[in-house]
Amino acid sequence: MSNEEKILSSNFIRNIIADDLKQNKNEGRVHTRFPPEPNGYLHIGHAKSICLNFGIAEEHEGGLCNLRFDDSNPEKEDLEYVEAIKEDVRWLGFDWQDRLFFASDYYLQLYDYAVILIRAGKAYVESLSLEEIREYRGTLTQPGKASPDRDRSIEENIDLFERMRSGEFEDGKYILRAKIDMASPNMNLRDPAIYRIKKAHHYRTGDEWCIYPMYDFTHGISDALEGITHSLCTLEFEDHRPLYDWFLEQLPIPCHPQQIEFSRLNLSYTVTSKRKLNELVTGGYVDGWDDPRMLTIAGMRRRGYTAAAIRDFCERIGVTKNDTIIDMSVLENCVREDLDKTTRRVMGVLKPLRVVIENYPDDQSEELDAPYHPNDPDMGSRIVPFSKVIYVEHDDFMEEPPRKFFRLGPGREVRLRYAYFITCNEIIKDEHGDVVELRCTYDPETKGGNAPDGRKVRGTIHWVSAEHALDAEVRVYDRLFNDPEPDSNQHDRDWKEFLNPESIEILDNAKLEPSLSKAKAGDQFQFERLGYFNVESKNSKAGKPVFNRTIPLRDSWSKKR
RNA sequence: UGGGGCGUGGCCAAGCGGUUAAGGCACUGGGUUUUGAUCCCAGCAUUCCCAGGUUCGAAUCCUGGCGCCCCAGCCA
Repeated sequence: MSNEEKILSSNFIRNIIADDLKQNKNEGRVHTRFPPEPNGYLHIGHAKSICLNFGIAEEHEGGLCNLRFDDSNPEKEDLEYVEAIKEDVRWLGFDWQDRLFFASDYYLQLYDYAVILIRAGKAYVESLSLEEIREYRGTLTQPGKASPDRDRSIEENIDLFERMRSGEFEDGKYILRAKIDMASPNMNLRDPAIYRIKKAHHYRTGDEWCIYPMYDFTHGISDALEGITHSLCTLEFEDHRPLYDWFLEQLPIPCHPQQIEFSRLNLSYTVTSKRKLNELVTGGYVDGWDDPRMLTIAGMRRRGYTAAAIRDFCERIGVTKNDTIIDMSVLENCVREDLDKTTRRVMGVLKPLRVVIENYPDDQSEELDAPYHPNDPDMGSRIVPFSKVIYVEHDDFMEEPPRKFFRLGPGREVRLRYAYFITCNEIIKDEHGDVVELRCTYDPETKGGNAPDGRKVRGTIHWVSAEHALDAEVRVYDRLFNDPEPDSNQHDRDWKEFLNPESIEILDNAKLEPSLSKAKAGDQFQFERLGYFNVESKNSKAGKPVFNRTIPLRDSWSKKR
């Protein structure tokens, strides 16, 4: 049989598509699209949409998924975002092949469709001001009233619309509105704007246009032009579906995709909104869109989260219309699960404590062979040098250890991983009373980590030979927010007040085993007993690499205390 | 007393009139272990927002409540 055919959990969208296929709807085609606006970087919520849209296409024979940039607002969009988004989608493992589209490529067609609407008496040029339009629109409980321009003649509408396009009017002077129903209980149907004047430079069409179509008008038509069968979007567009359908019903387009809405992703202890992430970036709260603490795709990549882990996560959380907050531990579990099986184990000491092994010969050192993965011999092994002076983790020593502490303490014996048993004999402190060095003895009979007399030790700790150590900087990250729901409307404080001031800790004096000197940017490792780390792509220098802690190991000890 | 949605364990989620109400995360206990990791095994909803009703039988159908989310951009 073929390799692991993954059993996919059913969800309401998969069920709808399965039914459609059963009825041979759309001639059996399945064609989706991922339609980002290039106004920021993609985040974990977009990953859900990407996995859904591209995933559904992949699940069906002949299924296709387009990448389409929904760029109808020149003031917010930029080529930088287009490039970043393409990279992110590719990195996640998806391929749009030759189907890269831009709504801005449809501007002329969109304009022609607007003219068709006007000629059919279904759209008119509005001269009311923004404020007046708001007034005329009514409220949630009161119907709106007709604008005086609602009955403008078709000829006049055509003339005005052409002049809007030619640049005759200033921004805001006119808009083109669909003529639907000012009394509709659905606000979106109260004659929504479909074109506005914006004398702005567009990152793709330049100054060719000074009027730009609105989302509702653009999106459905773009879907239809591309032959999309299922147009998946988030719940806030549910109220827009009647409008989506209305445009396609009015226009001579022989394709009417089905819009299906699902709930957007919320994760505890973070924010998943492009607007808020943008605010963190521009406000200098983080180090750019790819800050490893950000749940942007670029940030997660830099942090060391893998595409496979993110895809797995998106499958595990499911797709529904429920308003939910996924526990961050689900994502973290996916990351650990993937890294556990793919990553080499090495030793590194984050907060070094010097240990002198008094009975070890002064000028001796030996090379110990240590496997890269205890459960996967195929990963091979590397040489780890051992010598008289080593570093151990400061946290692995306690002067007055509690009863269940298995590590180093006065008079205690522990195993140095893959090396020897050592016993702590003496503690050396500085003038502040801080422990700065340990004097230990080793048992030469325990080489490799086993005592011939059958004696057991409870603790095994990691270490690095001082003279062979590679100096490194390690960046340890924690959650970006202290509150599980920083942007909850239950709070009366601004969401940024919940930023965790300790979300990054820079350890400038880490000591790593020498095999790591060959590590390249992006390489990932497990530092035994600590967690998973990768070589930071931006700040590493030759001879002084920077490592990001992707995620710590699960730690039932710290939980117990 | 506008409209549109949603409500299954701590967090997700399958379930589509007959199942002991899947599964994952979290948590708890036990086993293996030279990472207090991984792995393994076990436990974790007499009940599906509430109340009525239909039915031999309801998380699934009906009625009525309650709670939460979204909508009054010339943003998407």
